[in-house]
Amino acid sequence: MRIQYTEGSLAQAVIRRFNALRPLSEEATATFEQAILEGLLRAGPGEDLAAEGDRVDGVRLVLSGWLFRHKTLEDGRRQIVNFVLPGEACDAYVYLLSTMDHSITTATPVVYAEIKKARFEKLLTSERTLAEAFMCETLVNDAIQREWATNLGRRVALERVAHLFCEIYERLRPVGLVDGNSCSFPVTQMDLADATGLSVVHLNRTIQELRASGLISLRERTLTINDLDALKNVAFYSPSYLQLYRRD
Amino acid sequence: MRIQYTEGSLAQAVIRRFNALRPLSEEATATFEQAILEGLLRAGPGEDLAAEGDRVDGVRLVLSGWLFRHKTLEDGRRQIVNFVLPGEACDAYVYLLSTMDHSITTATPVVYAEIKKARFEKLLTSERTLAEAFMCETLVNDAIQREWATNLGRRVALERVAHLFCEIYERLRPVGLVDGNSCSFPVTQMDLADATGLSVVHLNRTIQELRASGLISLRERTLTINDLDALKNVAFYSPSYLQLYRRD
DNA sequence: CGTGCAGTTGAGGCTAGTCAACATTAGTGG
DNA sequence: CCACTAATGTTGACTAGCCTCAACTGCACG
Repeated sequence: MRIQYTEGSLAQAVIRRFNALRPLSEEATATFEQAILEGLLRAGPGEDLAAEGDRVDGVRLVLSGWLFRHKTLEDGRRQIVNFVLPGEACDAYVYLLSTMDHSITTATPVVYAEIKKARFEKLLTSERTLAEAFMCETLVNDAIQREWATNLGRRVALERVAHLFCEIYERLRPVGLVDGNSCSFPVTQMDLADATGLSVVHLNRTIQELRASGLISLRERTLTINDLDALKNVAFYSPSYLQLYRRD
Repeated sequence: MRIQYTEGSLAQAVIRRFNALRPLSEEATATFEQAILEGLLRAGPGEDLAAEGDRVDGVRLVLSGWLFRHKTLEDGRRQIVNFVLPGEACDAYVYLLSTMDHSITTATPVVYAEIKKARFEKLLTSERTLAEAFMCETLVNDAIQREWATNLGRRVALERVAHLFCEIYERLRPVGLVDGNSCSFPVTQMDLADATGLSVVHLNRTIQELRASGLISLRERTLTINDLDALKNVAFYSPSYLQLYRRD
């Protein structure tokens, strides 16, 4: 509501998310949106936006669609280390490093915006709060990564899958992508297995257990959480790490 | 050698590490070192430098000693999500967020430097490469976190422990803390278990297996890697994520 | 109407967890 | 310096959670 002029804009998800991280001035929002709309690109499902070892030369922001970050061991075992959801950045600041340490692949058709390094840096220097928002984006990403480590290291299968569902739901909420108690969940069970460190078979059984207990339903790429509090309980979910609300 | 004037300084580890991330000018090094030496603090083993939920108001840099970042579930299960080693930052930029998502506890006596937010920001604006180095520090931290997710999700116990040993060794090397093929390793097996997502009993057996195969020895808080290449092989270790060497 | 991918089911085996006892080392106070 | 205690490391026996293999179903798509 406050930023009505962006309602309906393609850049809505990004603007919303960044405003949740740091309140942006109208002017900052406008310049940012401008930069986004001038760098629009599309990718089909299953495309790599970056592969391990690549050099990156700008920032990509996801406007719609899902991607995942993943790493693969020499013998083929794959771990999805995070999802990249609408409103989030693929690779802020990564051009400072030499190469990508992981790959980023689309799970669905994706609309994204690419801002080249030079322009990105100009944006950041001219709009201080935007720089802070990008920094927060990076820090929150880091916090999510730590929570994933905890999830993979210390939660059992049921808790682990439940936790992932809670997290995704809570990450989609602030960008306006949940509808009541459901959200889109365009990921195969194989992907989910690789995200939770389980085998596909065991993941399948775990999901069935969650379904049987009435906590969720998941069909036709839609996740419905029937009782969010109960799900959070089985997941030992504690939401603070997402930093969804601004400081003060 | 190149930065001889810092040899022997308490700040050596930090200066070395940051120089490996970004080459700093002599002037930048000097101002940075100055800020460090003015903020020196000490902590005994087992002290919390920050706890989940705390607000943070500056940056802490570790000059000597080990710490770990950890999260604890409501029922007491604990995951160490990373170590903080000499030369590394505890919490760069974290003051931008509202609260800590995890705790940081010393494993040994620690000497660290605290730079308050205002001074830190002044440092960054006056020394651009230092700002970039801090950014790299954050990004590398992020990459390490992703590797930990992969480790916890997709490697079996033996590989997982081997991987951790390789990583720590490689992280200590550039700050001058390895001596031939050994390094200090001041962590209990309980901590190691919490870092690798294993039970203490199973971790103990895994270490014995690594010892029996002649790959490592670990006693009196010293890790010796008898055959680094062989250890990396069993660990499926691929080092690029540490970004130890500068771009260009 | 096949072909291939995603999801599901069953059976059996192995990795890692739990519980419990014991050994060893480190730390503490007399 | 020794005696006591607590923390750490080690071992055995048993269990359970998760993995692997393999087959089969349902569905989308050419």
